[in-house]
Amino acid sequence: MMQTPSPNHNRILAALPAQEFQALQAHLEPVAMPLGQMLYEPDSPQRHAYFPTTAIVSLHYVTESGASAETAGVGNEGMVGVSIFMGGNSTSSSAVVQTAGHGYRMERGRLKEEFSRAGLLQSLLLRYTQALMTQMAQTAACNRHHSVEQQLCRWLLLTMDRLPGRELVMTQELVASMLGVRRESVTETAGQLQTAGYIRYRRGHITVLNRTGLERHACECYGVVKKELARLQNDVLYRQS
Amino acid sequence: MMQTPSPNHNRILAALPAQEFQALQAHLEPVAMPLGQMLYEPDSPQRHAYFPTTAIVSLHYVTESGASAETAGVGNEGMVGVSIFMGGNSTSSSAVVQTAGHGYRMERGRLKEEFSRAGLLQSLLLRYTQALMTQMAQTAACNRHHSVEQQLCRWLLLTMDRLPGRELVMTQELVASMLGVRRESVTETAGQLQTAGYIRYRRGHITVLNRTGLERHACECYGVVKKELARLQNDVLYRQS
DNA sequence: GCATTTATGTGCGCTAGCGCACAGCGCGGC
DNA sequence: GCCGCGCTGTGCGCTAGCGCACATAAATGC
Repeated sequence: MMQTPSPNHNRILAALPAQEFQALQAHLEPVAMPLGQMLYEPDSPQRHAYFPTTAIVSLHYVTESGASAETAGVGNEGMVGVSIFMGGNSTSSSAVVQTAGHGYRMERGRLKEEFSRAGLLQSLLLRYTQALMTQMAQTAACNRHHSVEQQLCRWLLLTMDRLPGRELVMTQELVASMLGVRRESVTETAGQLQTAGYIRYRRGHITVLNRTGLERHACECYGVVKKELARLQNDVLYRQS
Repeated sequence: MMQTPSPNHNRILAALPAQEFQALQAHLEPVAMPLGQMLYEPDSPQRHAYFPTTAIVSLHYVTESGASAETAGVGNEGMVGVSIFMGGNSTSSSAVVQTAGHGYRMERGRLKEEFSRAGLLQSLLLRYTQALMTQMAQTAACNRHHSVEQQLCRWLLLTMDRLPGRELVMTQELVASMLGVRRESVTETAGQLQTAGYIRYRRGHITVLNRTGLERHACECYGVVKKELARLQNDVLYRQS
């Protein structure tokens, strides 16, 4: 884990005008986010919001029987803890660091205050929250109708989009728990993707060799989520109407 | 379809203090919401928000291959069109009337204006939006891990909670498209539930005879969503902090 | 360099749910 | 009151993905 990156590696923070950004900076505390760290437990009060810079966080739900499924992922495009300003202060999902890295956190009360100023930050946060909803809705449909192969491709692409390089540090076991499928299903599917030359992997590392190939095998969900994230982020400066 | 019910049959509107409610009323237009009406098409601008009183609306996504799945339902506890104030103005899902009834609608611009007053309405809308997210996240996990029987029970219960009586006017074909499963799977499962004495049905009508029985066969998802809806609605008057 | 831990590979039987085909029957319209 | 459309019932073969049981191999610590 290297040097802490600057706050404006987070795209929400980076989208703020200089002045607003400066004001906020005093309240942003840099944090290391190690693999597996649980930021929120289900139904527990959320005391900080997190703005990842290099880390990736997974929002996921664990069923009573112990099965789990990711409902959305958050990287430097977003923020973890929307329920703080949405008003619930907790969620039934948990938030876990899926890829180690860094981020910044802000105290709950401070965020609510900043949010209530109704400035650009509020706009950005609300829009991002909508993008999060798109991800969840898409995940629901995807879980219903698409094959493990399609979903694995989708998930790899979405995750790679949040990382600088081409390599992902992640065991198949962990990937399986994200997708909510068996580890063996991931092994088998990843094997096929490797044979096809789209990825290469070794114990705990996955490297993407051919994005286009993955895109062809991914379901539409990848495109929908990506497009929606882009739309909601680019629009914000122009169309305040 | 009977007489239009008053706006305060919608629980968001009803939660407003008299004064705020009065002010809003001028901008609420009563509308009939017939079965099958499409309120929003995917990716199209949403010109009105809808506050159902007796109708139920289904938010659902249709895949490229034509398969569909509900991601959340909206009855008189909520509102359709959150993307208006969230800032996106459209979603990748569509909104369709699933149970005929009435509601009120408000023009997009007006809603944005009212939202930006940062009063109780804003609070209520944001909290409701969070409840919607809970529903979507839960649907995602449910689609992954629970059986058609569990899901049908969950869905019946959630739908009944939004209706006055014990009867639901709905074909199995339609139920199937909500759950994103085959019509035949619904026929079979409903048959079992009828044999068990939990429901009775005839062509296009389903009557719940034994809620407790359904609850026993439903997955946890029903309880989670219901509890979260209640929590976010009851809290609002007390804990503004 | 060896032992231990942890990740990955593979095989197999099993089941839920799908896709398709078609039979029957209820209800609304005329 | 009866016709026909559109629900509902049923059967059957098929497949994706599961659960379980091991075998093997790669990193890690000492």
